[in-house]
Amino acid sequence: MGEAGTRTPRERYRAQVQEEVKQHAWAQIATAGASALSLNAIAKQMGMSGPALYRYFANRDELITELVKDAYRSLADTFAARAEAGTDLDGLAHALRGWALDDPQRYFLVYGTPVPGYQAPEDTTRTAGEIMAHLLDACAAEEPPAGHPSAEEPPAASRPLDGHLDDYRAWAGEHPAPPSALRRALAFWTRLHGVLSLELAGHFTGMGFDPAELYADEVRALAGRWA
Amino acid sequence: MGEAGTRTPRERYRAQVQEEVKQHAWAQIATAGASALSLNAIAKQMGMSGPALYRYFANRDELITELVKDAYRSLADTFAARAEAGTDLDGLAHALRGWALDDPQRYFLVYGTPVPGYQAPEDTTRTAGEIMAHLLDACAAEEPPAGHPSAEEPPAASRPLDGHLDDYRAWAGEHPAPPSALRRALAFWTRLHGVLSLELAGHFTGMGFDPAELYADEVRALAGRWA
DNA sequence: CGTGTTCGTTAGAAGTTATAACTCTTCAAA
DNA sequence: TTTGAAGAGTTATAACTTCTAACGAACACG
Repeated sequence: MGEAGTRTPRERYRAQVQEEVKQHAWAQIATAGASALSLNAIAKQMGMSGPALYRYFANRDELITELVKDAYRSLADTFAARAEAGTDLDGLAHALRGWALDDPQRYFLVYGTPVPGYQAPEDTTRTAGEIMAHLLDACAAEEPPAGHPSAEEPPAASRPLDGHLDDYRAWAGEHPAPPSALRRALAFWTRLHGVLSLELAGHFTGMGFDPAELYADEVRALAGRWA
Repeated sequence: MGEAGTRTPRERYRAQVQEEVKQHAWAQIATAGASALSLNAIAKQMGMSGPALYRYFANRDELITELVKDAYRSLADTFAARAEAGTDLDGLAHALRGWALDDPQRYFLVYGTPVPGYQAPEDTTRTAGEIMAHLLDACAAEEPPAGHPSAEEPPAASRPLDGHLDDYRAWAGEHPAPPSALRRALAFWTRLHGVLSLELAGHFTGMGFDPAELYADEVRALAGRWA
């Protein structure tokens, strides 16, 4: 095998410790949120004293940034794996919800409340492009039934956004998809995020309906087919 | 006027100080996020020393909770004011976006990343019901054009969620609205939140389209009319 | 005009991030 | 194999934070 892994035993050990730190960090975030993440507590859990962790992460923000990057990568990988088994919007939607429910705080680390000053590293924007590319692939492959009376796609001339999307196709790295696919991908993203984030934040609790059904409804509407 | 205001001068002063504290808190949150809110810094800004603020708020969480309650109330009032001028979904959507853009961090305090342990106070759930009631009013009043070919409402029999909504109408305090209105209100909420939260979080930056257009498109789709 | 509630203070405990300086291990090259 | 440099982990410390406790001073009210 190509030695893509770590070379020297030092780097090997270093990567291993970093991974363990991140593991504990995820556990903390899952139970108390990202704002409550404590380097000191992690160090104590690992049996070493506070400042030792600064050998591995420059500061708290760098650790969190690394977690954000991992979260993005995790979603991209999930989409990639699902795309292997055929590019369908349904599958992508299902994969997205599964990924989100698997660790809500990980979802919020990507799509949740932003810190005003914080600028996402170049790395994540590239991964975000990957994610969007999978989505665009699926949208381009699955053209909705055109003449269906209950299809939700409006007549082409009446969508003001399409012109914009056509002009600025910098979108997702010059992905070769028609404007309609861009529009649908955007709707997929925003609508499913809308349902998902409200569900994960607990805004549906006590309302007496199944969020999964609402999610499925939105997926059906996006696919242009109603049951 | 009914003396709904504070009675004694002590209570008057107390309320005034509390209001000033919240003012500074909002300023801090707007520039650095809620997690960076510092009671000490607020006290210093107000010219008094740290622990003085504990006369007015039991702890940091209580201050934040108060801000959350105020944010909910602010949105409910915004909706109420807009409803005075006629109950239309378009107006409500516009009011929502204006309210959100006016102070993004206030929006995220309501609809952003939740703290795992945190339980919203009874007060906010009631205000949330108020907000939903305005939405339901508008949805019930504005029945979409039925036979329109590009209407997005699917045939009644094929919407699995409606049954649920009909069973559990605990939703929004027994609001007298038909299931279709409930369904539309839910879509209004989730879809506009989807676009809005992604916009406010900066996920559209660099994509080269106008979020306002995307938002308007979603509003049009919800109203069942395409330009 | 007392008198008691309330406000603001300082002191301090316990926690956090982060830096500096020092020791000890470990690795690698001569 | 020996030796020396790089890296890991340690303590000490500074500068924060939230929050409690005890004290003094101001103020409203009977």
